[in-house]
Amino acid sequence: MRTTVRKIAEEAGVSPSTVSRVLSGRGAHLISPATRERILAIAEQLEYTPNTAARSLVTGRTGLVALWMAQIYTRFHARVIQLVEETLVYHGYDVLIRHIGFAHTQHRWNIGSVDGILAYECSLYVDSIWKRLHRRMVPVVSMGAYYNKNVDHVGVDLHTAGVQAVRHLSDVGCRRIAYLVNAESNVAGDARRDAYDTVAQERGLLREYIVAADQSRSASSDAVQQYLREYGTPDGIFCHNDEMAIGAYHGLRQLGVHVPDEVALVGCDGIEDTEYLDVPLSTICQPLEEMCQVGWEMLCQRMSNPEREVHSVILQPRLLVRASSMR
Amino acid sequence: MRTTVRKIAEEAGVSPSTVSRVLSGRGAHLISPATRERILAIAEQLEYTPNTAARSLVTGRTGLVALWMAQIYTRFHARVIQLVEETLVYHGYDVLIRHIGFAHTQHRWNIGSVDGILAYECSLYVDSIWKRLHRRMVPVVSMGAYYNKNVDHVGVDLHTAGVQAVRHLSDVGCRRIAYLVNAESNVAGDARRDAYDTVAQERGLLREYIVAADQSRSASSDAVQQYLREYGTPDGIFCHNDEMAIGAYHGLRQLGVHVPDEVALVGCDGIEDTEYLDVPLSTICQPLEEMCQVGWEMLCQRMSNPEREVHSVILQPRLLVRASSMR
DNA sequence: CTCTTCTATGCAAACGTTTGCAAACATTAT
DNA sequence: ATAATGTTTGCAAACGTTTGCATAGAAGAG
Repeated sequence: MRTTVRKIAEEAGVSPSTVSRVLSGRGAHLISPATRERILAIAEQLEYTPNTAARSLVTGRTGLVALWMAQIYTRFHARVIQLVEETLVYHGYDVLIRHIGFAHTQHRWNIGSVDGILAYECSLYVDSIWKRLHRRMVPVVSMGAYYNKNVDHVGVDLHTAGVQAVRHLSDVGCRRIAYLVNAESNVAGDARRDAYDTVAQERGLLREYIVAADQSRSASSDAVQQYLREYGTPDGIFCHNDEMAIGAYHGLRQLGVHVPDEVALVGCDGIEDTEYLDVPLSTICQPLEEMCQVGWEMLCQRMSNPEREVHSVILQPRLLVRASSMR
Repeated sequence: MRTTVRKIAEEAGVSPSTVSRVLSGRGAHLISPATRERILAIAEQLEYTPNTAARSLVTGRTGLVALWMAQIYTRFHARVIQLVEETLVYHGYDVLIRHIGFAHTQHRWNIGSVDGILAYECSLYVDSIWKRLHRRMVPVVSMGAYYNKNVDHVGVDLHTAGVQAVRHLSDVGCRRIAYLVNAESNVAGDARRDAYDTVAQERGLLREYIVAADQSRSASSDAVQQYLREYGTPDGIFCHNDEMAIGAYHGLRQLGVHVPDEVALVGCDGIEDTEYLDVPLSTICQPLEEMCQVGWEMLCQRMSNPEREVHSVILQPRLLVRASSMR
């Protein structure tokens, strides 16, 4: 039987109210120092821990924030989780993690009893999702891609960065630049594909898509190898993300194709792994810390003021040129 | 204002009890089909979601399981999180994630209101920790390393696997085998170090430790390079984990040392990355899926029977020999 | 010495759900 | 028709906390 407020009250010879005021912190200043100390001492000794269910029931808040993630797979995702966890725990919240997958796995999208949701790279553009969130008045901030003008959002301008990246490939002399993408996420409006298309048109290049089955390294490696055998060798590849870039690099090596002399490579995300290949990969670095920080602040705002108008913040990533695209 | 049981009861012309029995599922069989259907329809229409705080208050259970992790850093950790999440959600639980760090960051070790804890690679051997858990009667299963005979545990026999790995290095002709480890986790009883020591003695090899500042690739790379310059080149390195092995590989490349001809390399964990280096790394594959599965089952047992005697399950990993240790 | 003001504490209701027990009703057996 | 049995529902208490309002006592003002 766990220690309760009532128990402590009896022990200290005061009422539960007084104990609650001290222990919840909300009315501690109203209580005389002597009583407060006594209560704190007893609580400590009896190893009191508040019953959060009871507390939530009356306050209406749970102290829980959900972190929704479309995928939990790469080192990049681990970093997102770690950063979010750090931020939220620092501010007194617990983090409930949910791997919700993509738009077709909607059975996973049920909202629990949380004070707010940080949705990282989730398909909130799907009407049935955000409308339900909206009806329930659940504070939610969408992070990363998949912008929806009805939901608070902090993202990264991957279009601009993508344009820079593809132009960069062109600038170092590439004339056949392919875009490596996975079959699944080839949704309309993907910023990186748009960037690729834009520059391809701007520089009068033919568009070549290398489509991998999924975002894994092996699928990317396979796709690249098959593509080269079938269509010959492009001289540059812009990759949807770093995982796929590493896969591409691997595939090229398998074929004995030199990076960057024969094929220049640029990835996206800025994960640490790209630095530890024999030929370090150029990439677009995402400002993750900043994104978490801003995401949290927006969620706070929304939680304290549900009627607030919808905001959107777009951060600037930066192109990091390494050996894989230097000539 | 969210829909409550009372509201539905009024709407359906029945008592809250009846609604509760239908909606909680616990007494649905007692209710007449007609009433049940009517209640379900109304609940659906009014988008009822139970108030978990109220429910927890009376049932005493929260539907929450905490996942404690010492680190959230690598792709390996992402995989652990993903597997645990999948298992728990499948069984109707939500996952609360907590990055608790190592033994010295005890301020993070406060137990929330959860039904149980899965502690992955956490220093539960520290008395103050597990004793508190024990007093609070919180069901907890320790996963991975750091075995404590007072706590349920599912682990991997890294000693046996480590012995196999180091013997393997010896078998392919290595006479100077070093152990690459990080300074922090050099705790007494580390299975891999013990394995290394065992085989070193068995085969009459000198023990050589390469100590990196931490588990990062860069620290490992640096440590290896400095060690080689100072003490010459061993012909085999057994690495604490794959991250460090990748760092070591990188460091050797920097020095122009060939893997595996000059130095053979074996890591530990079985992360996907090891497959995608120019020289794929030998490693010890951990049976993660199985560990999650077993961990969950043990936690279930403990949750339903707190008095149960302490169990420990040790799974067998397997040594995967790749190019980095083939001669 | 009385009246006011302030400080410290207690009372009791409320939060939304579950559940043991009792009661109402329907059904069947005698 | 009555009793016995089985099915379906309602009543009311309980879970542990918080908080608006009231009150008792202390301190200060007149």
